[in-house]
Amino acid sequence: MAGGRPIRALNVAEKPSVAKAVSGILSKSPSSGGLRVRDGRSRYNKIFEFNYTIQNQHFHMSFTSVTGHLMELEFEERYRKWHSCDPVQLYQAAVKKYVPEDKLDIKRTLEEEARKCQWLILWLDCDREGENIAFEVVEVCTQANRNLNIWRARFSALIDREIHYSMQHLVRPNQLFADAVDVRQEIDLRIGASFTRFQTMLLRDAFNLDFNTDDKNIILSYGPCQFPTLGFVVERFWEIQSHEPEEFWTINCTHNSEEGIATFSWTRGHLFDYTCAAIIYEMCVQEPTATVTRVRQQEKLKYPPHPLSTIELEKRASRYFRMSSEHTMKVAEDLYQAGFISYPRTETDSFSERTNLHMMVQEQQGHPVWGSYAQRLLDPEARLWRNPSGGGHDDKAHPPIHPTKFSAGEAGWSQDHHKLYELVVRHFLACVSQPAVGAETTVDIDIAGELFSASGRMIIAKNYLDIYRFESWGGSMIPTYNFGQQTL
DNA sequence: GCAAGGTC
Repeated sequence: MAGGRPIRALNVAEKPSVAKAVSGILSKSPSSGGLRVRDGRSRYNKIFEFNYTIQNQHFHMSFTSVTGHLMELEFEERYRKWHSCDPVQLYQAAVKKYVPEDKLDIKRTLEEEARKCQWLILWLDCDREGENIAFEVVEVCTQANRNLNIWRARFSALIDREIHYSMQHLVRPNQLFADAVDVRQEIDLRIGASFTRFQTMLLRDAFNLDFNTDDKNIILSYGPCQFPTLGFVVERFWEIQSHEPEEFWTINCTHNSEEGIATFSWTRGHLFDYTCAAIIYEMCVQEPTATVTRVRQQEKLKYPPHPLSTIELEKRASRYFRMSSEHTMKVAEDLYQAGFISYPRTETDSFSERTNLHMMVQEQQGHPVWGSYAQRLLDPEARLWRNPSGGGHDDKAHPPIHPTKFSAGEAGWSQDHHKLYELVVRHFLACVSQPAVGAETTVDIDIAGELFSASGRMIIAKNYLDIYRFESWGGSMIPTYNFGQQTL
């Protein structure tokens, strides 16, 4: 039995939608007294209220949010003007963190609520930026109430099981992750501001350029993102510029038999010297008997992809659906916030040992299209299951992107929501499947001392390719050949 | 007039 006077706790999420989703999940039980909503100082950041019990202790929960970072880093006033100092001074100039004008209403809400509470529970995203925002929230709240007991909830998916688990297993926030972001911010600011001022002014004078167009000054900005990007653009430009087309020659031969046509390619590839190629070609025509010198048969495996990280999701959505990375992440964010997939921003591409992969597959068994494949995966007789191989990356914050809730499609989904959810599910099912098996035959022949070869492939077992319709394994058949066989 | 990260 739970007892004692309820503790008042202030919960803070990184964005309004997460505050709403988590409150909704935590207030589902009858003992919550229902979910109440009231306004805070900020129009967008509502405050949700409900009762909850953590390890026999009653809580009165208030749940609100910020909208990303609360604070910004800026130079002190006297360094703000471009000509106020030599740009090099910006590496020593004092900087300060402050809450900008448009975030003051959120700050006031936090202060007012913090005064009424004994606990502060931080529900910021579980990545470095989230940890840093957590400490911004801590700073504002402890200014208003020195006695707060401060906790961190760790979660990767907005699903009931995980949210209740994180509430029952609160940890302390990690100062080191937050410090790493402080350093990043300071470096970006100092280098960005100093180099932008320096090179804009230098190049304007050096090339005597008119930097005024449409009443706007052109800025040659410098930062750690656009500068490598400029490098890629220049590198590609140079590559295209330096390409010189060159003629080349190659010899191919085909063999028609009752079983079909086989095309043999020259093992020399191609030659840039016309005379050489012509002489060899003449030799082959003069003495056209082909002798089979080797027939090699081997089993080949084609492995399913690693578990899905953000970059891979973006690359594959682009390749398979022609979706831009930006749009992919927007759609993925929607699916995540509605609880259908796990947190979509992760570098992790291997599942932890503790993950219950079978349960995730079970969820998909009822799907009209891929449900039967999920059933086959779980049937030991089918021997389709394989523990997923990892790609060796782990951001220590989130699992690979995977489905967290079954759906056969929702009313509010666009075509792209359907496509992306399908990609995440099919990719996940592919990861826990056996590789495809093929039989490959390579035939080498000799004509007048020149070597040619042809190969064909037959797929013996499609395995993961049955579910991962985005990939195929081109197989072409070639006729049967035997060692020593000769033909014209 | 400058960066980059969060989010709306």
